Amino acid sequence: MTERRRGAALEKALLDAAWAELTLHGYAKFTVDAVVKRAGTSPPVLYRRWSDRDELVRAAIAHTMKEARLAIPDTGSLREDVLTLMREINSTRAELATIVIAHLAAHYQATGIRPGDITDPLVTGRKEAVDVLFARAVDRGEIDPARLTERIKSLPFDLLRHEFLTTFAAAPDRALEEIVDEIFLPLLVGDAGGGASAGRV
Amino acid sequence: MTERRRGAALEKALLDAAWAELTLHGYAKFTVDAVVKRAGTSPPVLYRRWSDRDELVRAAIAHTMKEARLAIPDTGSLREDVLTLMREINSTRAELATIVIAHLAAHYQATGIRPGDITDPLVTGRKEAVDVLFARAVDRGEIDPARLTERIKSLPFDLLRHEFLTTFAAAPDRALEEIVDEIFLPLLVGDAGGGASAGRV
DNA sequence: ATCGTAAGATAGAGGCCCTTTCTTAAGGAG
DNA sequence: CTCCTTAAGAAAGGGCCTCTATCTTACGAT
Repeated sequence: MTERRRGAALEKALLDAAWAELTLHGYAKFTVDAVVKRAGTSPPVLYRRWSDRDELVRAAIAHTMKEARLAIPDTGSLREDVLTLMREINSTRAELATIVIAHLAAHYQATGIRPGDITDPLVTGRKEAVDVLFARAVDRGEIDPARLTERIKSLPFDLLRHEFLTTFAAAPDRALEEIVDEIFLPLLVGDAGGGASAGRV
Repeated sequence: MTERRRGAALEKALLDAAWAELTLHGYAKFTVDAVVKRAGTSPPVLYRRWSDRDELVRAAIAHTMKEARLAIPDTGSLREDVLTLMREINSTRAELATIVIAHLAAHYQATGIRPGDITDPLVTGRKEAVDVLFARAVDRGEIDPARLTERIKSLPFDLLRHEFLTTFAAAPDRALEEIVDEIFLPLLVGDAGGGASAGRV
């Protein structure tokens, strides 16, 4: 150990190491010892900060989420706003979703914590900010606010999350477009039976 | 041990014990030793059948799935068929989904197996059989087959699965009705903006 | 009755989680 | 500059869990 790190720098090194181990070997094979070795430190250093393996995992997840905040797009059309946001989410969140669900599902009986309890950061980082997309679309006269139920608002992101949770990977772009053009937009802006071209904004 | 079980009876006792431990304590706290004790046997008996903890988990999942096959409803209307099936799935599959996702997500990096690879048994047991619901609706003239994309066919079950995977529990019946009346049926049979009453078949 | 096989019992090795103890480096105060 | 405090780094070890080896015993078939 050539140089001792202290405080926040050391903590970041530990969390980055933990994340690397989670993504490389998966939740099942994640070991505290591997994190310690990767971070070039010793066990008490880690346990001074997190009481056990699970708390370390949760801290690594939270740390990674914080480092990957999403911007809210403003493209001038609802379709493009939603697709852009979905593409952003798609390119950064599949891995995170896999690890989060692995941890929460394994501990649900003990903790009662569900993905839905943290689902906003899982997908978008800010629910209120997504509402901005819809407000803008209403202002532009693109959609009728009467059609805008909570379930429909969350629909594209629910389906994207479903993709993550059933494939553990980013979805093909074609799938994002199907979700928006075949399901989401027809529900909001047109005769639902029109198909993709009628649904195009 | 007053009476020795042999063969299939012993194997069923082991698998039932494994399932009981998974549902009671969750995937994270599941131990082979607890299964052995619950089944009233010894470790080599278990390891003669399954090479390790993970294989035992998978066998318990498969055993439980086999014991909970779903019937395909035939109510005379698509709405009732889909709702009935969703209610059946809802009442029997949330727990199974939680355990399956816990195992698969934790091992994804090592195995590459995703829920989608076994998603049919997870939800319905038989994809072709669900297609029968839609064929009947087309025969009855309820829906236009041109509207019936693969993604729309799977939509209610995808959204139900999404409920399971974000709550680890059965969904409220209200949610099932919202999925069908607010999203699924408007896409298939009417002007999507009509709301629940217009969507009712 | 005997024989073969699987069930049941038990001890133990290795790995992992977590804790205790000790040494050492680094930062801050005087 | 020195001294003190605190956290980092090192290492040993206990307990639990997974899994294996070994032995005894029960049960079914012949």
